[in-house]
Amino acid sequence: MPIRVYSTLTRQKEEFQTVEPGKVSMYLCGPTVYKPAHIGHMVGPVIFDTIKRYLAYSGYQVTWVVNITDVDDKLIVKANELGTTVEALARKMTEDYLDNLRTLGVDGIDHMPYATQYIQEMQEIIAGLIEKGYAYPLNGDVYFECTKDADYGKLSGRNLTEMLAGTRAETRDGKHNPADFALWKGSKPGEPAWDSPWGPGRPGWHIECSAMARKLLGDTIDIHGGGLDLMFPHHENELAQSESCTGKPFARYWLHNGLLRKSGAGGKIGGDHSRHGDSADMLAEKQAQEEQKLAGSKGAESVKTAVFAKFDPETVRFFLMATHYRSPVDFGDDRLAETEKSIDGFYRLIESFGRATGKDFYSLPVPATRTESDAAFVGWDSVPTSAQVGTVSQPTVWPDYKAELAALRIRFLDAMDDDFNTGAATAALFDLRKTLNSFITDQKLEGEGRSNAAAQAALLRGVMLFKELANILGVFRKPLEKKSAGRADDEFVNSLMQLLISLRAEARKAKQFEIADKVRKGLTELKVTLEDRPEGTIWRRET
RNA sequence: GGGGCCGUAGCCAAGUGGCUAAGGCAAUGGAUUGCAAAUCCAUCACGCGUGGGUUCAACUCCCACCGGCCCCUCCA
Repeated sequence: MPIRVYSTLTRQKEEFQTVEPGKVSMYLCGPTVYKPAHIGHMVGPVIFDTIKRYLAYSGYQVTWVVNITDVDDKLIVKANELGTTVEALARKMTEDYLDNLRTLGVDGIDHMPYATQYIQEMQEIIAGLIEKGYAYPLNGDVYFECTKDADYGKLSGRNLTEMLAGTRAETRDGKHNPADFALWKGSKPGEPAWDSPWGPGRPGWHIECSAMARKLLGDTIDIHGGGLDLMFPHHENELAQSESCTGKPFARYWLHNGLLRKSGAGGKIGGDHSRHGDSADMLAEKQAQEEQKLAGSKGAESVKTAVFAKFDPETVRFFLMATHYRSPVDFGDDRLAETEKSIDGFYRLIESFGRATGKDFYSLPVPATRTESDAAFVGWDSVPTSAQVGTVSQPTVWPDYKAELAALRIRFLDAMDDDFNTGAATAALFDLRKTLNSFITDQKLEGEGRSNAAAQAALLRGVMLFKELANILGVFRKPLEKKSAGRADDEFVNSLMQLLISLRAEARKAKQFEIADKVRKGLTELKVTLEDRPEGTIWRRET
């Protein structure tokens, strides 16, 4: 099954074909680093990290670029306010951003270019656009002339003449028409500035992406991504600049992720809420919100304090994977808490697997590509591969179990092939969990079945498949910190627990259930759960 | 006003022009357990916002309406 992706440009799913066979170039618009990252900033990177993982798994060599905007009006304002330099502020906020990405397991970014390091390349594009008649200098600024670009508006579905008809042509600033946007902005005294043929200044918002994408990935990139809010004007303008400059398609596929909304609060995270057609009231309100935002008391909290302080990053990532990337998503503590509950069983499975085989799930190897994975399946007692499902005769030992594994694997991969449908893919993961649990139970792998080496091997293979698929989504890569069976940060606590458990075991042996239950109830109040298993009692802390 | 999206069980959420409308949370019954926990099995939308239309057939396509959301403003 070929990979299909939904492109904003055509508003439909298309078969994925890259410029260069076997290679994928991917560009994601990164943050303007003027304040600590909030959870909304993490969505794009997590999604595109997963996309990269899947493309790499599918055999592509992927190059992924995420830019850092380190020069911008907001940055200048904020730096002034804090009495620091734009450079220092940008560096600090970039570190915060990267730190959060690491926490969420986003590790596939190949290049993180800073806008200020590509001034030269931006100026080359601007000069080229002026030369070709797509742009004009004006009082130290340079503007892109939208009307010169025949298909301007094609990405966001806008019609330029209608747009212009809708606005009163207030070209008070001398722009040829209101839709024209700045490629280069002349600087005022005290602002960061670079020399240019049009006088000292700094780049406009959109030009950096055109320049960096071109420099690092070429004239035509395969995938261009970003939040839905960037579709217009940012991506529309990027596209217009780049294609006018090179005469080639800028990106083959435009992928836009849905925005996060604050659960129950209405409105997206980190946004303003003013409407169009501002009345005086609304302007006042808008201004008030701006002030609150600057004071740091309004808008989204940083991801660290708002999210990671309460929830494990693994939970956050799974939550993001459980819905479709193009849909808007309500985000809040209640939702995360539910995700926590729903993935609990996976950690039980992982622990159960450890008891059954004595192996550590987290250090199991995973195949790097689908081809390798196919080979692994062929090598293991003839579980059918994707091409063989339904046609190959099943082995005599646990045919149902093995057939289920193979079918679930295909279900997962088919879902990913279909525009990276991680929501449907996670459903396959849940079913896989059930299959594995059943196998452990049926084969009594935590009890007498432990001596059954063949069954153990079969379980191992199934769990490896689980790990392989989870790894594509970037989930279950490490244990939940607050909630692991039979472990505590403190050796002292461990010893106490063992003491309690052995005392209780004696009571149970003597049928003194009142005492035994008293111990368990007391522990429950301390958020500790005991599980009496045939092989012994285990304990777990609840969050 | 212009551009676009969404409305699937108590909640979250995939999906499809025609087979039993994924999965999770919650709930109920059962197996198991000294009792629990965990796990497994079963049940849980005759219907996919409302009303029309197209079609042999629509929840899936079209239209209208209701409700919610996003963008049009250097927000990921």
